[in-house]
Amino acid sequence: MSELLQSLNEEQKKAVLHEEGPLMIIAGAGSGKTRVLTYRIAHLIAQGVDPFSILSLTFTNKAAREMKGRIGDLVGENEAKNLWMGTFHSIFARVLRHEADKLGFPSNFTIYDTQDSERLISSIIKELQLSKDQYKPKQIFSRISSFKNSLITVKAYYNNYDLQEQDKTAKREKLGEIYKEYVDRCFKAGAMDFDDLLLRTNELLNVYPEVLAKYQHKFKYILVDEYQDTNHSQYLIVRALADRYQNICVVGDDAQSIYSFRGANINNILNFQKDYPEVTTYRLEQNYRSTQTIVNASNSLINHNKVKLNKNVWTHNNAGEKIKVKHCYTDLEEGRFVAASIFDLKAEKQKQNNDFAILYRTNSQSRAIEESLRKHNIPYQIIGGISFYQRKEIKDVLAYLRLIVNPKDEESLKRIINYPARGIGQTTLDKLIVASKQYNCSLFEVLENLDKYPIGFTGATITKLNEFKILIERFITENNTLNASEMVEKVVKRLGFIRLLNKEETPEAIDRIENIQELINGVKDFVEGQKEIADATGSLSEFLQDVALITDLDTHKNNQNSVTLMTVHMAKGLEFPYVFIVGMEENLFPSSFNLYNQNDLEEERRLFYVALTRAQEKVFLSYAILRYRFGKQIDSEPSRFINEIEPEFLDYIAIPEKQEKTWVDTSIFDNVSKQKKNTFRKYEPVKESKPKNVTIPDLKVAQKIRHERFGNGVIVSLEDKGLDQKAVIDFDSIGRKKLLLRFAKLEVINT
DNA sequence: GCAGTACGGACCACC
DNA sequence: TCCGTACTGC
Repeated sequence: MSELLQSLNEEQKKAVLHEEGPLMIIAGAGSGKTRVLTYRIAHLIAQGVDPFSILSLTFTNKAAREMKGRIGDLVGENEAKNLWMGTFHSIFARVLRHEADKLGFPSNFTIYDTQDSERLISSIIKELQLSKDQYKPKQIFSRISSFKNSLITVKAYYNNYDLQEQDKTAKREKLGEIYKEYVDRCFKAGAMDFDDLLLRTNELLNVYPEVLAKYQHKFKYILVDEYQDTNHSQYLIVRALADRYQNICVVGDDAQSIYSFRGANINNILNFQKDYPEVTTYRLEQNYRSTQTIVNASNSLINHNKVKLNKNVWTHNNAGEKIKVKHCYTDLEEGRFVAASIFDLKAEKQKQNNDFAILYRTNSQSRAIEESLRKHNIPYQIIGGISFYQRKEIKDVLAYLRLIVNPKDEESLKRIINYPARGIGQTTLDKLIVASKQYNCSLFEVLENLDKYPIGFTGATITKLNEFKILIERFITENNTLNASEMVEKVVKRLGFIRLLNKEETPEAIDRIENIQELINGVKDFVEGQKEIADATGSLSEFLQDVALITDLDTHKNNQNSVTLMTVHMAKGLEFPYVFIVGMEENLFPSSFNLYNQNDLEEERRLFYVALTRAQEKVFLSYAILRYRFGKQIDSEPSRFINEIEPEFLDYIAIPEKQEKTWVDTSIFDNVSKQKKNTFRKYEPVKESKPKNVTIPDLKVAQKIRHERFGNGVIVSLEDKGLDQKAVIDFDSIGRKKLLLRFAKLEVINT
């Protein structure tokens, strides 16, 4: 240990050695906070603290696994494995399974993912005979989610005049009813959504003082990483648990707070000193990760934010190269730029594929990049987007498994009662739902009591329903003696999923078969892994508990020799020698959703700060002035964030003369069309930069116009002449926007 | 009452 | 591009 301590700087050392009482570590990007947390926990154990009494909340399960491994190396694996270390959601899911009976839930409750939740809400809206245009399921769910994250229960909602007024004004006056029905239905289904894992933990700790006391006593030391991204619900859990011993250590960086959309409250870190007046604060300001250029450039960017703690990140590292800025005409050209740059750097500097990361604001941007990487034969892996466990074919199999473990699970039952098709349609399902309400039981219980309940099904329907019921019951019996792996194989075989997909004979179906095969292998590995855990059995129930909270990032192996593509959000906490940040355009990064108030814009800026500070050696920024979105061309301008970096750190790559250049190098199409058809996104090539036969309408200021996508608007001003003519237009729908007239198909409205 | 197909709208980020 | 919904034919 003492050797290790010598490798730390003074502040880091103090943070590691701090003993009792609240501790806040403000850790700048790349300042070695993971090392500090690791050593601190190892040090506690070395001092004789029981690992069972240390609760460490990390941002991803992968981070927990890696940190556990490191601590195991330092103090022995047998000690480290007893640590309570993981994400908020996985740790408190575990606590809730223990205490579920107190809340009236089965201990193997199902965890609904976002899709399950939205489907349930959608069906509730339909049952209440509300219009789904007025009550958009996604919006309703996100409002309910934000209520839960602020501990606003249904009861609290009905006691809150303001909230109800808000919903009345927004023409959502039945929101309370939907909320109530949603909570009831989840309860009846023995299911919790992601937010419930935190909300129900709060309920447990508030309603049962003896349970609170038990866990307060158990967790003598609490550590929370990425504290700036905790929401109110998480904050209250931590505060309650730490109340007895006050040995709470939080680590965070206000400049990297990027999760306000899921309720994260930056004030949790800004106000920590108020919550714990006795707090000791250490600042880790020396950056060990990046070049001076990158550190200073990101500092110059984040200085544009008003809300921040006082902090000065600096580094002893080399000056390094300037940040490259690349102007592209199209998103495809941007893809080619990235791929070609990686190709060249690999050759010139002997870099490996996994030295590179390509970061973007939205998942849909990956496609254009992927095409170019394939063309250059550069292996890559995408993290995020539609994760493995959200694929349709996987969710179908999982739905069977979930229903076997928890037959009350409504969403799973609805998903598979007619998949594979067995003649049970929507009408039958609707009747089942009505019956389950009438007899106050789960859907599956209705199936079990068809002979008792007069629902009015035809004989044929009853036969089909009974067959389905018997199928599931048989699986349930078999699950008593078989492990997860054996059960998955049985389900896939008996339902004939593979055979069914084989019949389709499409490339997509082959992908799906491979995915199901991968699931079967994954479960096998899981069962093997469980053998090493003391009281684990490798049961289906254990597997499902695990799987619900696994993310793409958790399964990501960075030793694979491939370029990593992911969103900036996903990249938090990671580092790469070379980082490409693509799509640096207004309305994309910063996102068009977050332009209208200071807080949102500052969060976008912090997000860009996170992106920049992932890089160790060099950053490339790029933007495309013409991009395909929603299958349409959108023209855009460079992001304001580029100009917010001090110019001395930037190196603009010369813009080729666009008159000389064709917009789209058509050779790429020849190549791409040889690739798999389904990966080729349709693109109408714009052959010349100045297309002939383009008619630009004769416009005047104050003229009313109509745009295909943005709807009606009024011309505010006009710029330039001829083919480059641009117009600033106030749109009724989205506000002010500048458009290049040769692309914007405007229709003049006569008044 | 069910199954297959055509079509229009969605997409910002995640546990 | 993908997904959910509406429509249509059996």
